[in-house]
Amino acid sequence: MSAQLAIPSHPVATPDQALHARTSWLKTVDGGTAGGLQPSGSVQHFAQDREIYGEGDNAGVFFKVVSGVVRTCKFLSDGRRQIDAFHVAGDIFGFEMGWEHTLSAEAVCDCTVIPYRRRGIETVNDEVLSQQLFSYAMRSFARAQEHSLLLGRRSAVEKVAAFLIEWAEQSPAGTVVSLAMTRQDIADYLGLTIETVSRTLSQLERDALIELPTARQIRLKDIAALQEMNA
Amino acid sequence: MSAQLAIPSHPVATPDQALHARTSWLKTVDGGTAGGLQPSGSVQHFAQDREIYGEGDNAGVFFKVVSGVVRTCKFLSDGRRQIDAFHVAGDIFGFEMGWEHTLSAEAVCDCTVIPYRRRGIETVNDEVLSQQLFSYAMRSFARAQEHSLLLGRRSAVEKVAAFLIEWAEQSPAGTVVSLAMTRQDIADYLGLTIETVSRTLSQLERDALIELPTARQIRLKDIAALQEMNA
DNA sequence: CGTCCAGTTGACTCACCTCAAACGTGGTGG
DNA sequence: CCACCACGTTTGAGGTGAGTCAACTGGACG
Repeated sequence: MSAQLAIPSHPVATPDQALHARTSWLKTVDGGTAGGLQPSGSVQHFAQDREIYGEGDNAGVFFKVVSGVVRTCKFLSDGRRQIDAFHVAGDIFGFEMGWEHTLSAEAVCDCTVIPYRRRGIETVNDEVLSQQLFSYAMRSFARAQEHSLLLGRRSAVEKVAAFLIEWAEQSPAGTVVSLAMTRQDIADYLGLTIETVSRTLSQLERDALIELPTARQIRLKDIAALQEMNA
Repeated sequence: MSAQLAIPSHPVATPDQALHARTSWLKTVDGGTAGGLQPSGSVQHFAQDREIYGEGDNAGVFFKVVSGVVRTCKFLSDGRRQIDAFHVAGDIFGFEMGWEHTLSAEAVCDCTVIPYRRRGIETVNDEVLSQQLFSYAMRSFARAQEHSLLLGRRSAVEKVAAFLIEWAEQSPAGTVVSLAMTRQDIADYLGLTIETVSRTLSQLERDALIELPTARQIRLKDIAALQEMNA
C-alpha cells in the first residue's frame, strides 16, 4: 500500500519488488552517504500502538517499513483522527519537505522499521536519488488524491468496498485479506465510525459478497461486485 | 492556493513571489530546455468551464496559471465530482508521474495558462530543476493530506470556515474574499452539496462571522472565530 | 471460570441530503 | 428604459444515511 521507495541492501519481509519495480534504480547509492542519505542506526522495533514520531517532531530521519504495518495520521484538537495511509513492508514514510513531520506515525501492530538520516533536499546532489524521492512524492500525491475522492464523495459501502479491494490487491493470498488494524483504524481511514464499518461489513456478508471467518480475516467472495462499487 | 513551482521569465498576474519564495532557484534554467523542460507554445486562453485536459489524457505537457482560476478534479461514473484543488496565478498543475493525467482540469473562470512540454523525469538531469519539481510534489502532497483531514473528519461549518480561511490567506484585500467559483465548485471541493454550502454561509452571516455583500464577495468579520473552528 | 477488550447489534437522533419552490441579479430584446 | 428570461443562489419541508449511546457477544488470556 502507498508509495514505495526502493532502498536496497536491507531485507524486506514481504518481497514485493515486482510492484512499482524500481529497485534497481538505487544500486549506485547502495552504501548510503553518497546522495545525502544514510541509514541511521539499525532496525528499530515498535510495539503495537507505539508512536514512531509525532506531528511537529523533527523530521531529520525518515523510515522504511521492514515488517508490520504503520499508520500515518493527523489529529484535530478534540481527538478526531484521520488516517492518511497504512504503510507495509517496503514502504517509505515520514519523508518531509520541511524539517517537521506534518503527520504522526504509529505502529498498527508490532513492527520493525529502518531509520534513514537525511540532509536537506537542497544538499541532495545525486540525481538518481532525487528522482527516486520525487517519484515517491508524486506517487504519494496521487494516492492522496484518490483518497480525497473516497472521503468526499463515496458512501459507507463504497468506502468499505474500496478499502477491501485496496488490501486484496497487495494481499499475497489473493482473496483472503488479513487485517492488521482494528475497526477503529479502518473507520479513521475511511472517515466513518467503527459501528458503521462493522455494520457495513455485516451487510456485505449478508449480501454474500464477503465472509468473515474471524473479525480480522475477510474472504472476498465476489471481488467483481466490490470493484463495481468503485466505478 | 496549492503548490507553486517558480518558473521565471513569464509574467504572472498576481505577483506573490513572497510566498514559498523560491523564485531565484530557477535562474539557471531560464531558457527552458536545459533541464528537460521547455515552454510549449505560448499563453493559452480558456473560457469559463472549458476543459483544459481530461483524466487519462496524455500528460506530455503541464501548465502554469497566468491569470484566472483552474480546478483539478476527479469524477465517479455517476457524475459525482471531487475537486482536488483550485489553482491561481503562479500555480503549477497537471504535472504527472506517468504519461497520463490522473485528474481533469477545467477553467473555473476565463483564464490564461502557459503550457510546458516535459520529457520523462528519467531524463531530467538538472539537479536544481528536479529539486524544484520534488518540492512541488511534496507541497502538493502535504496539501492533499490536509484536505483529507477536512473531508474525512470535519463538519459542514468547519469545512466552510476552512475554505474561507484558505482563500483569505491569499486574498490581497485581506478580509474580503472574492470568489471566482460557484457554490457547486465549493461544494465539490468540500464534499458537500450546494444547499449545505449556501445554508452554512447564511448561518455564518446570521452569527455575524461574515458578511455577504454579493454571492461572490465575502467579508470576514471575525477571522479569529473562523480560525478557531480549525483547531 | 472470570475478566477484558474488540467487535457486533439495536434503538434512536441528527446533520446533511433531496426535492422543490422562490429569489435576485445580470443580460437581452422590445 | 423596462419587461422578460436565464441561471446561480437561497430557503423551506421532509427524508435518510451515518452517528450516538448503550447493551450484548465472543474470543483471548490469566
